[in-house]
Amino acid sequence: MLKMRAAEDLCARRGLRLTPPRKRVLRIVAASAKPVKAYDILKKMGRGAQPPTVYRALDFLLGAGLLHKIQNGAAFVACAHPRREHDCCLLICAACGRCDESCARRPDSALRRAAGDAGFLPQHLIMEVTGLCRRCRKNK
Amino acid sequence: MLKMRAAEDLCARRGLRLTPPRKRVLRIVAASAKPVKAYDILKKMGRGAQPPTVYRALDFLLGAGLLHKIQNGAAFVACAHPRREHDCCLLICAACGRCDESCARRPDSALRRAAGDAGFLPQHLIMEVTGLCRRCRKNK
DNA sequence: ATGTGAATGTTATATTATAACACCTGCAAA
DNA sequence: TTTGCAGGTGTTATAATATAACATTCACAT
Repeated sequence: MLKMRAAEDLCARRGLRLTPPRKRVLRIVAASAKPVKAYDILKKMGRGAQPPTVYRALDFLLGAGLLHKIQNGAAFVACAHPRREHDCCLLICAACGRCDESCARRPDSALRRAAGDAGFLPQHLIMEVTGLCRRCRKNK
Repeated sequence: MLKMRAAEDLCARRGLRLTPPRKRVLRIVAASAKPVKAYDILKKMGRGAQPPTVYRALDFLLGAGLLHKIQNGAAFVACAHPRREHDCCLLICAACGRCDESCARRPDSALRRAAGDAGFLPQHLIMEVTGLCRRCRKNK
């Protein structure tokens, strides 16, 4: 469970501005037992908040490494171990919708843990690496 | 590059029906150098095709293992090596949008290849495992 | 020929995300 | 001081992605 205090410290150390709307969004995500969707956050924001407010805050929090985005269903979970860089494997239960996090320096160990750890029964695996292909590195 | 012939054989062997709309969708995806979005497929379908037609065909083709869905941007690529079961790592270029496929039995080797292989410079890594958590397995 | 289930067509709508522009606020350079 | 500027926010509108619901058709076994 992410502590707001840890998030504040992390932003302060990096010169990132954890502004009021950003903090509100982080609180909402961190307080949820399950991944939260953008429009669920929007509802909980009140005060006639609009989608861009939520999406901007989410972009910031993802960039700061304070959240993870679940691609398979477009929801967000607070990162249990915020760090600048870390590969992360999310274990998403198809039945209850809860989501655990399994981190490791080497991706393969994360995936092996995913398979055997915690009694989790894997059904569908997503691995995507975004980056620059050889051609685009040359053309840079 | 996926051959239509291979897809037809595969469906025949498994008793799956590669019907005309499904075949048209597969053709469109297989013919593209880059991942294709659902509504791009829709445009290329002509004849006043509607979204459900495309999405149903995509669901079928994904289930048959003939396509991959790119979660990060919601697009689709034809699978280069259609098999019943296989973990797959997609290498998506952030610059040109092209997508290569790196398959392996053991996920970790796929990821290691992703990092070093083909001159690809990884920037963002997504790993998601969907399945049943321990609690839900017990409650099954 | 006919019932059945799978697939498709069709209309409408839900869900997720972004574009575009106005305004504000803190802060640094002139 | 004030002037400019960049980052952040508010606001309106709309784009892009996906599904619900129901009618219809088709292949095929009985």
